[in-house]
Amino acid sequence: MNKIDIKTLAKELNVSPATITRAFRGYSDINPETKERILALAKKLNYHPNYYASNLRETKSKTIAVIIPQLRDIFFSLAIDGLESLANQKGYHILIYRTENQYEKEVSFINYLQNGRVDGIIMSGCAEAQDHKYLHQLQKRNIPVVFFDRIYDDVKAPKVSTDDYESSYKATKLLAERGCKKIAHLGYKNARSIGKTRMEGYQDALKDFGLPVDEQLIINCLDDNEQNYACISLAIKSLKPDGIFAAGENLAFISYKICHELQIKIPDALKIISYSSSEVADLLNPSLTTITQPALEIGNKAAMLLFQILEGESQAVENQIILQSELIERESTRMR
Amino acid sequence: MNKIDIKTLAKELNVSPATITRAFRGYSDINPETKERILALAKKLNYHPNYYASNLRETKSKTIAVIIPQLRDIFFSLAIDGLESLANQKGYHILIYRTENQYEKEVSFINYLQNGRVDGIIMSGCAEAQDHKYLHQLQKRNIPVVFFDRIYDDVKAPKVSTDDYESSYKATKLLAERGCKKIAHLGYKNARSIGKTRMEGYQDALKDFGLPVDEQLIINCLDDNEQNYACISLAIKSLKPDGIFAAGENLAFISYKICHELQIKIPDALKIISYSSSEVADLLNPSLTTITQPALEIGNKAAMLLFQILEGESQAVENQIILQSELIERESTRMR
DNA sequence: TTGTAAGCGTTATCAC
DNA sequence: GTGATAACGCTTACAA
Repeated sequence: MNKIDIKTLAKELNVSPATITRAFRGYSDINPETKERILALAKKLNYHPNYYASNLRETKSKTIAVIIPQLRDIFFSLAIDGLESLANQKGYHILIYRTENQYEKEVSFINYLQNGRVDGIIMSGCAEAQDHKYLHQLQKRNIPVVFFDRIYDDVKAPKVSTDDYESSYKATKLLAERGCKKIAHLGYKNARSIGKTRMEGYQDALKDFGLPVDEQLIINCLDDNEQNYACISLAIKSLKPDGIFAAGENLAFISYKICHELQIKIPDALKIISYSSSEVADLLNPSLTTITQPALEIGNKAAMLLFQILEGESQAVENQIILQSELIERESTRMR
Repeated sequence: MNKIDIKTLAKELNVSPATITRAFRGYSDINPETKERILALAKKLNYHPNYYASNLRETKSKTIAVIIPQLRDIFFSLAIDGLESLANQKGYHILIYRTENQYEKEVSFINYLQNGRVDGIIMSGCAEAQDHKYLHQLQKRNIPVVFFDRIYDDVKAPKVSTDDYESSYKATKLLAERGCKKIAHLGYKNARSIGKTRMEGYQDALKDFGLPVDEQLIINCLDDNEQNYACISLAIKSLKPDGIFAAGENLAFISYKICHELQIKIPDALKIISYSSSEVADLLNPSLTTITQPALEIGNKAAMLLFQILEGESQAVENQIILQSELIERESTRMR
């Protein structure tokens, strides 16, 4: 019940606090028997070295922060799963921060983390278009940052991303090859870096296949399912696209629902392809053609890069890892 | 670049460290002008009070640990989203620990957390059948624990769960009412509390509808999709159930896939109902009848209970919140 | 192999 | 309103 600290434990055993430390940290300059005695009593009394006191001395926290827009997005869940498993192996702990795509939250998290609470940060940004000086402050403090997926081009840091331009190009190309003439793009509004790149791949493919780039067909979506439903529904009704390229699986799921309600046949009347990390793509009616990012691996590699820096291989700062996404064609883009 | 601490800042401004503290903690016994000077220079020099030093003094970390089996399970992602939003409001930070349903990991996380690193713990257990004395140790240290969803009945702590028995009963009843005579149950093997309760609701409903309880029809699943695929597939082929009640959406998704491959028509030849938190249930082919748990709210309530304790309303320890799940009937259980 | 003692950077208590 | 000072509980030189 009463808190027991290193000194009382030391007194109890007639050794010095330093020796207790030696036992707990696995140092070699200690008599094995002493060590055993110490650990035995510690276990019995349920003594554990105080985390905050240790860290204050060591100035290493073995903790990293992960900043992401949303957890409920399966892509991010998977990325964190991948990242956590490596972190856990390495003895690191993970703090989670959710920005909900709000720039102010991102800034405030980063500012907070200047207090030395974490050894490093892994993040997926939500504010490409904004000023990033709050991040430069961090770097001055020697707190390394690694980006994944939603990266900031103007910040010098290791980054893990996927071949967004190429995949988007391929996705749009596939729709064109399957006969679509009026291909809509459902993207996310906030000018995030990946939003831009996905858009470019889409537009370039349109041009290469002699299809006009119609601004109307580019639908800016938000994080609100209801609102997205309304605006995608409106777009489908009024513009009658025969192909949809969605930048996120939720947008595809919503499109499915709308088609079902409007009795628009997929893929006959409308073909759909979407970025997706979810295993259910295969189970939808019809099964959904996807571009699937290696989410687990992205998280894993991001953690790897961060640990490289933390372990002193500082050239890693220059690292840019670009992983391949996979285009998996299913029924939603089949020709009849 | 060079680290700046409270003393150097104090020297710079010709005040004492104590006054700096007063400025940063918003204490009233400080001249507003002095405060302004301090905060201004602090901002300029990018000074932030060291987190570990503060905590060592205060013995409050404003941090909670969340221990869950998996992050990629949408139910847990949602629960954490719900929990994080309240935590964030209250100024708390969240450490995530993933057990992957391994008892040893759960024990080791809990033991680790005895070091005073967090003010409290919110967890969903993975080892109902095992010994829980490691948790009692925690409680001696006055680190409160709140359970959600996968609760341990033998541990005295606040708990948030859903009406698992009733929902399972209702689910099984629905299948019986829709004419199923041979209802299989896909459940999770590790005898978790909710696993047991779901099972009981299933068995009691069978009895009440005059259907035999056949052990063979109770399929024990694991966390491995591949293996589950194999054993569910085998069960469907050999036992030919006409109804399936799945304890988790993954198991339902897998069943869909198997039916598709075996050309078994849902719901004509086989009706399916499943626990699910995913929004895609509605988009499957056919749409999936679900029992949907209020995941966000579960997380939110769990956090609420923990904060009540941390804020001194200790009677909260007795709290047991049971939330209602919703049965949403869709096409996968329709009669033809 | 072990002990002593000086910090780590804060904050609380008490003076002034 | 402000400053000196003693903790908080640990780790690490250095000495023995």
